[in-house]
Amino acid sequence: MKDDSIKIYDVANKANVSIATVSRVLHGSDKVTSKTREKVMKVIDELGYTPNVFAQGLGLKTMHSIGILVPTISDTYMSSAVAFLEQRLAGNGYNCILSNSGFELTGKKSHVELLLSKRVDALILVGSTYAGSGNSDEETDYIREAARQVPIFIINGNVQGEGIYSSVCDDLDATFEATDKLIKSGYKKVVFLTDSHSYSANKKRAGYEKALKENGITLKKGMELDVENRIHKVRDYLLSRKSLNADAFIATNDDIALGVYKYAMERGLKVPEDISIVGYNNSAMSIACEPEMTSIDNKTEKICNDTVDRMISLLENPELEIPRKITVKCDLIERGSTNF
Amino acid sequence: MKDDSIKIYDVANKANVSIATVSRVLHGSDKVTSKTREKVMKVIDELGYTPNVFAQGLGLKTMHSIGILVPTISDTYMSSAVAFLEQRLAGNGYNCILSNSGFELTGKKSHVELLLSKRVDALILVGSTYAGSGNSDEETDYIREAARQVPIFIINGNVQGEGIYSSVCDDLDATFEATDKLIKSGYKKVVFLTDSHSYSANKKRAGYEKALKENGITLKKGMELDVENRIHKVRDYLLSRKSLNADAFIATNDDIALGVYKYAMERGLKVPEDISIVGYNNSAMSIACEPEMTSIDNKTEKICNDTVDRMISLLENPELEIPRKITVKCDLIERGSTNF
DNA sequence: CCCTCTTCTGTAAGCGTTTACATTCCCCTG
DNA sequence: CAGGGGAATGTAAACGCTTACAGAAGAGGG
Repeated sequence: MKDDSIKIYDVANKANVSIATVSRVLHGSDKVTSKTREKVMKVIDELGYTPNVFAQGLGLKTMHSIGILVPTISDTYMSSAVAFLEQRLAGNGYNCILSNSGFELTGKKSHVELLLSKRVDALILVGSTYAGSGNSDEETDYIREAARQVPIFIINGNVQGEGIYSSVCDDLDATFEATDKLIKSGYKKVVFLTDSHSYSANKKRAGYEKALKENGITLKKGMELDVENRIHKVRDYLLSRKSLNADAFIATNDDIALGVYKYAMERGLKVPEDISIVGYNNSAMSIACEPEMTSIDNKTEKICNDTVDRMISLLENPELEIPRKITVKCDLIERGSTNF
Repeated sequence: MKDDSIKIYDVANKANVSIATVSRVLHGSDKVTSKTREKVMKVIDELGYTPNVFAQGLGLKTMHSIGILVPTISDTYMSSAVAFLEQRLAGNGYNCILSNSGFELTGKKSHVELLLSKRVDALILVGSTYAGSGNSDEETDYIREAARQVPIFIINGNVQGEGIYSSVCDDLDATFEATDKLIKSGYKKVVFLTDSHSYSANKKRAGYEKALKENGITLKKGMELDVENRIHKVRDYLLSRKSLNADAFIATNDDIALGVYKYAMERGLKVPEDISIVGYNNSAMSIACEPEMTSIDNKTEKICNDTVDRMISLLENPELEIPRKITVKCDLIERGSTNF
């Protein structure tokens, strides 16, 4: 709004050097006498000079900003991921342009385009990538397309391609272990609940099915249920099912799992005596209920930090080879909702 | 990364017009024949031209971006606010630079500076403003200082000054009503729980005290408690207090209120038979517990939308007078945790 | 003390737009 | 059909920085 109007010229003048020298000082170039450097620094300080990012952007072709795309920030998992990402990025001098794309493909596409038009240095896509789950080539395509412009980092999603990097947690393993543990503890009917067919959700499902198989249980109808991600919707849906004599539930997020609590309450079932419940994400939700919920910690912080670190290395040194994909192991956090 | 290298020149050449004309088309100037406009549009489309925002920024002195500062995005209230803000802003062609400042003043200051250096068009500060609560002139100062550069919009905070606008909900009223209702329903000892001395928190406290006063109750020690905003911390703190024979609690957010549930559970108190609980924010947390929580809906969506709308009017027309402060009424959402 | 080599500093040409101002083009009017 | 006026278009100067390249200043050797 108000123009500070202190430009590099003013600094140069007052310090009796050329603007080139000021610029060099600003960028920590080593071809400046320490004496000149100090002189310039002092003037910069006195004048309160801040370089104009637009002009810098024109010259450097970057503004050191990263686009973060989430389907919805008001989801506890997404918002914590964004928090971790932002923090790490800020620590490295990058700022975040946030975009709430929604779950629709068209929305995502247009938001990606918008971010690219802002000339971000890289894009981070958090969750909800259907691509790679085999049923949306269109999603794969637009991501690949975008990756021709800037490197893309996907968190808990998976798209292969030039310039595309991903960080995932080992959902399959985690779900396998949890399911296996339930079965081995004597549970007869473990039901799997999900609200999406995203890459992560599919891996979780695979882990669940693997556990059934290895324990000689055949998957029957009604053991894998598609629900809506709203506590009460889940409850109502479960209540509506006639013969749901499940004794354990494993859900792809904590909100869904909370729906099971509500269902249990309604049916008069005790947790964990009558039914056990395992949630996912180990979010704040998991300790809101009573008994507190056993949940799978998918290591959001670690994944986010690793992602940012790899990204920074790549940006600072494009020649560098960085791992295309990293996988982090989840933790099963045992609380009162299970009776292992 | 990869340079598209399609610039306005290319468009101009191919369309046989000057770059000025292309620029005019781009900005919807009316001084262009519709024929020329179409011709240019067509070429822009064919070439897939996207203007370089840095160059545009240099010329226009804006990149149409808004800085959003939150103390922590991983709080349900903050993240939902950011979601609403982002959505509304994106709908108006602005993008958001997000900054997680933490609660410390120094952090906030440096983040604000960073955002300003990015030449944002305006700043939105969400919650956690201690300024105006009388105990931090330093905070008032740096906000006023920043407001000399760009307009600042504060959500649920209050700082007066040139270029500073705020949107708040009527916390005092809401807390007054809830407390009053509890007292009138026969509760003898209503305890107020807070984790901060922010502007909002202070208003809530004032509403609580007003209700006590109007009902002829004198505020005694132990009726207003400062707690840490972590479910288990709240529980432990309450458990540690010897003679806390409260029969109702009113908390400044839902997480704190959940701590009361945990405390009740531990003490064997039934909700709402033995104690009533009122939360704040009407967040997802409020329906996670059992019985579900009565909570005060502070109208985040409305406040955010109003804020963005006022901001846009101001930015598009700086002469325009927009209200300095708007106040929105809260709703008391009654659920099972109270026995009014 | 002069010359060479190295290191530091300055000059000026971009970077890709916007936009004030100049110019051209049309369409009327007389 | 000349001339005037207004609308459409073009020209070129910003915008504020980075950086290749040129030039100056020191250091060191003969």
